[in-house]
Amino acid sequence: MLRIDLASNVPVYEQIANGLRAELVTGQFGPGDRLPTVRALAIDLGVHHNTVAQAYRQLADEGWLELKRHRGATVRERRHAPNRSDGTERFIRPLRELLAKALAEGLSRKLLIRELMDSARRLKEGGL
Amino acid sequence: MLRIDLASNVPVYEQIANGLRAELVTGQFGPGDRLPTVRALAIDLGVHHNTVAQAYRQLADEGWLELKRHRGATVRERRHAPNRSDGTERFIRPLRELLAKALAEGLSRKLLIRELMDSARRLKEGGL
DNA sequence: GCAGTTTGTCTGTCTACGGTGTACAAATAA
DNA sequence: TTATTTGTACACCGTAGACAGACAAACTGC
Repeated sequence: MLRIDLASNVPVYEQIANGLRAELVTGQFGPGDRLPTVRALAIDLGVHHNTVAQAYRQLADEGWLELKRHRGATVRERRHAPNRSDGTERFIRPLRELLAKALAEGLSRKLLIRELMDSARRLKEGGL
Repeated sequence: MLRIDLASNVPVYEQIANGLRAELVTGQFGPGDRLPTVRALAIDLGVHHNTVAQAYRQLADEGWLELKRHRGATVRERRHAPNRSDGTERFIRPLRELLAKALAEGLSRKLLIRELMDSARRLKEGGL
C-alpha cells in the first residue's frame, strides 16, 4: 500500500498525504470509512505518529477527512473545489518538469508516451 | 521565461534547475551555448546569485553544463544516462500524485486527459 | 602591462521546517 | 472506577535553504 522514501527530499508527512489523497480521489476509501489510527499507520510506515498526524491534518484541511479526538479519521463526503482559473498552469508546469527529469534520467520518449496514454485511459475510466 | 514561486515549498534553486533542465531537454539551448551569468540571472529572478550558482552546479553535476570560472556556464554535449530499471516507477508515482492533486483541486478529468494527450503528442514530435 | 571590473566560489550566519520525544486531555473499554 | 486508547500540544535538535560578504582569477579598457 503506502510506501515512504526517506531519502526523498519531499517531506514524509507530505508523501503520506499524497499517497492517501491518491487513494481518496480514486474512491478506494468511501465517505464514512475509517482510516487507521495515527499510531497504527505510524508503526506500519516506521515513522513517528506525529508525522502521520500532520498528514491527516493536512488532508482534513483540504476537506478529505474529519478528525475527531479518539474517533480517528473518517473520510468525509467532499464537494469538489471550484475550478481555479490558474489550475491548468499549476498542472502543466510540474508535468513538464517531471517529463524533463524523466528524459534526463534516460527514460525513452516511447515509454513516457505510453505511460501518459495509460494515465489518460485510466482517467477516462474514472480511475487514476 | 523562467518564473520563480517563492511561496512554493520546492526550493528556489531547484525550481531554477528544473526550469532550465526543461529547456535543455528540449534543445532550446544547444551545446556550446552560454547561459547568463549567475549574477545576471539572479537579478533577473530577484534572488541571490549564490542561489542561481547552486542551480547551475546541480545541472553541472547532472552533466548538462560545464562550469568554468569567469567563463560562465556553457551547455555541454550530453550522452543520455542509461535506462534505470526503477525509472518507470520513479515517473509513475509522481505523475499519479500530481493527477490526484489536480483532481482534488477541482480540475476536470476531461481537461487533464486533454493535457496528457497533448503532452504525449509533443513528446512524439520530439518536443516536451 | 596595469588598474578596474567581472564572475564563479567559499565561508559563515540566520531562519524555518521536518521529525522526534514526551506529556496531556478526553473518550472508550473492562 | 480504572486502565487503555487516541489525537493533540509543546519543546528540542538537526539540517537545509537563502543570503551576505569576501576572495581569487580571468577579462577589458587604456
